[in-house]
This record gives sequence, C-alpha cells and structure tokens, in this order.
Amino acid sequence: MEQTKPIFTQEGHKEDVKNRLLDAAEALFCEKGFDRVSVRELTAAAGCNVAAVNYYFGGKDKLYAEMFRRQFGTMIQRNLDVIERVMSQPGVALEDLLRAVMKPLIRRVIENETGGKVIRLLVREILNRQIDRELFARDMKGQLFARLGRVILQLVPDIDPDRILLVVLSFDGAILHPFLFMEFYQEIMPDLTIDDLLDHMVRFVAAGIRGYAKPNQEGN
Amino acid sequence: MEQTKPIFTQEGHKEDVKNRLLDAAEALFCEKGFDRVSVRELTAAAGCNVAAVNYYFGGKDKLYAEMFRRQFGTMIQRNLDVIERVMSQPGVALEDLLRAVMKPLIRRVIENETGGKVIRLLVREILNRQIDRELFARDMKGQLFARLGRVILQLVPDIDPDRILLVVLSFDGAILHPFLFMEFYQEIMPDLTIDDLLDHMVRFVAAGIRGYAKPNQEGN
DNA sequence: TAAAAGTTAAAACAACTGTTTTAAACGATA
DNA sequence: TATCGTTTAAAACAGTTGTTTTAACTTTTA
Repeated sequence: MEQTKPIFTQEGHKEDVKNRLLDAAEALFCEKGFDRVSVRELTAAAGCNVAAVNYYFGGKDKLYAEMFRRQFGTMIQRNLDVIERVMSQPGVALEDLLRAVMKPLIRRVIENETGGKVIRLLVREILNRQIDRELFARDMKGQLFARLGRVILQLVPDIDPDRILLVVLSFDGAILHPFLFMEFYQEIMPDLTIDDLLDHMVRFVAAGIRGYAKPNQEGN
Repeated sequence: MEQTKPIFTQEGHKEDVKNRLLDAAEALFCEKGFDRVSVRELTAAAGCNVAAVNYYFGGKDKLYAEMFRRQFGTMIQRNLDVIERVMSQPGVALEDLLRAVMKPLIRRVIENETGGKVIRLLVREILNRQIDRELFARDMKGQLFARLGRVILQLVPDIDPDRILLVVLSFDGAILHPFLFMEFYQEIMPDLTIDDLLDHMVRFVAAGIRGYAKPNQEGN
C-alpha cells in the first residue's frame, strides 16, 4: 500500500478534525469502497491519529454513516430545489422538467464531482446490503419521488395516478444507467456530447411518459 | 463469524472440488461481496481445505474471475437465444421482443436465482472498479447490445441508426432499475404483481422507442 | 493558577487474512 | 507391488485490521 500523505489539512489553518475525516472518508470510500479503505489510510489522509475515528465517531462504521448523512440530505434538497425552480416558471413543459432534473446529475458524473461519486457509492451499498436502505430510499428518496410524481401528473394529467410511482421509477432508471456507466458510454461512443446524451434521455423518457398516458396502443 | 458447515457436498457422491468451490463462490460472493467472504468461509462451505483455492485456482482473485466467466457467458447466450426465438416467429411486435427479454430477467431476481444475483454482483463490481469492465461490457454485453439494436431497428425502422445504441442503453436502464432495486419496489408497492410490473416496463419502453422514432414533437 | 475536561498519539491487543510450506494420503501406472 | 503424480490438510507465515489502552499534551473552566 502506497504511503498516504495528508491531503486534507490546510497549511496555516487549524482545521476541524471531524470535517477532515469526513472529507477523507468521502474521497477514499467513493474511490475504493468501505472495505478497502483502512482506518489507517483514512486518518493518514486526514492528518490525524488512528484513534481519532473511534474518539470522534465511535468507529469506522459510524464515520461511514455520518459521511452519507452529510452528503445525501444535501443532494435530495438540491433536486427538490431544481424541481421547485422549474415549476415556478410559466408554461413549463414536461421536457423542461426532465432536462432540469437530469442535467445537473449527468454533469456531476462527467465532472467527477463528489456528489456524483457518493451516489455511485450509495448504489453499491444498497446492492451490497451494507446500509439500511429504508433510511435513504424511503425516507429521503421517497420524498423526492413523491414530489416528482406530483409534478409529472401536473404536466401530463392523463396518467393513471396508480401508476405514477412506476413512471417515476422508470425515469430514475433512465438517469441511473448513464450515471453509473458513464465511462462505458464514453468508450463506445467517443463522440457523444453531453447535450446529445441529454437530448436523447429527455426524448426517450418524455415519449415513454406521454405514450404511457395515451390510451393503450398495444392491440395488434 | 458463524460457523459455516459444508453445503455444497453431496452425500454419497464424490463431487468435483473445483465445481464445489465455484458454487460456494457464487453463493457467498453474491451475498456478501468479494471482500467480506474469506477463503476459509468459502472452503468450509465447499467442504475442502483452505489450500484448495490456491491449488486449483491460483488464489481468491482467480477463483472470482472464473466464477464470473462461468456464469456470464451463459447469461449472454441465454438472452441471445431469447431474441432469436422471438424474432423467428411471424408478425412479431416490438412489445413481444421487449417482454421476452425482460420477463426472464425480472423473474430471475424475484425468484432470487443465481443468475440474477450474479448480475447484481457484476454491477457492484463494475461500480467498484474491481474487474476489467471492458471484458464484460464490451466483449460480451456489447454483443448483446448490438443484436438488440439490429432487431429494434427491424421492428421500428424509423429510428435514426446513429441513435440506436442510446436507445438500447435506455432499454437496459429500464430493466436494470427494477432489477437492482426489486426489494425497494416490493416495499413501496406491496401489491405490485410481476405482470403489472412487466406491463408497465414494456409499455414505457415501447412508448419511449416509438415516440423517439417519430418526428420531433418537442416544439412548443 | 490549579483542576478538570478534552484531545492526541503511540503502543498494544486480538482477530483475521490469503498464501505458502510440508508431508501424508490417495490414485494411477508400469 | 513399488513408484510416481496428484490431492489434501494442518500448520505456519507475514501482514493487515479496527479497536482499546494509557499517558502526555492542550484547552477550558472556576
């Protein structure tokens, strides 16, 4: 293991140890996952002693949970803010909403931003059954899904309200795939621009939602 | 750590040790991930000695790769077979194709089958950057995507061929979401039947594809 | 200013980890 | 049946791990 030198201290400033540890946790856990980052590596990156994790957080597990708590609430609120901003404008179309929600997320993963990394880590953890997914999925993301469901119904009133949740989940799936596999996208489509991708996504989802809202066209 | 007793030996039969280890690997890695399953736990489950992993596979990492190799090729082939079977029937519609591809996959995760578990594990590993994703994504799944693209173009000829790959990827996203988060689906929609879910998925994706194939309806 | 509280750090701890070593046991062959 | 090749298994190895212990140091409080 290569020697980790402190990267979260600021010369000349007495940084808060807890925040330094949380910053280090975000960077390293997102990169390598929980199990492959040792407390020694974390504390070296944060420029403090291994005992600090237990002293301040009660252990590695709890640091991890706190890291998610710190990030995730912010992300959900950010999405809710985006939705409110779009819906407060006059004459808003479904495509406007979809684009407004998708664009920052896709940009985030392309720019390799921390928020994007944390979402990927969260998906991994949900799949790993490492964290209580009810906490994040139902209590926080459920809130976002409910809000999205209401505004989509507003914009496309013909959708069966009993099916709106499934529609929202399919919307989530449409975002999640490029979000998680962006490197793959870039490899197989080297010339794909972010705008092309967003155009596609908006178009596909809007058509899916609108087609869904129409009378059943399937009979053949 | 609870004591793991051998579960992959068959009384009265001299089982192949390699296959027993591979079976144990599938079960345990899918459940807990690579890092949380020790060689001792694996070999206990397989009813053999810890040295066997190195003797037969050259180490834990190589057992892992072999496990994927064993499973993944089968899965891709299975999907290709489904596609050929559907497309060999007369008068096949887009919805028939979509349903035929989706149904076994969704059923697999609901029934908690090994194939479903391995796909989840694969997604986790791609996100973890633990395995060379080119091997699986480009060489194997790329094959499936290319085939899907061709048959979708056959069924919906109006799609811009330059965009077909993105369409296939969105199709994949629509499957992957319920696939990965099926427990969440079941929690928030306890009465959802598999047929309801499939109907929704087919409908959403078919509408997305068909709407996509139409002239741009976005101008407002 | 002294005492109490908080923080830091090194050493220790007990457990775990994948791999290697070594020799016994087993199976195949002449 | 003896020899050779393969398989098995226990012990050993060297390293890693999160947590705890202990005491020194620093800051706060009265």
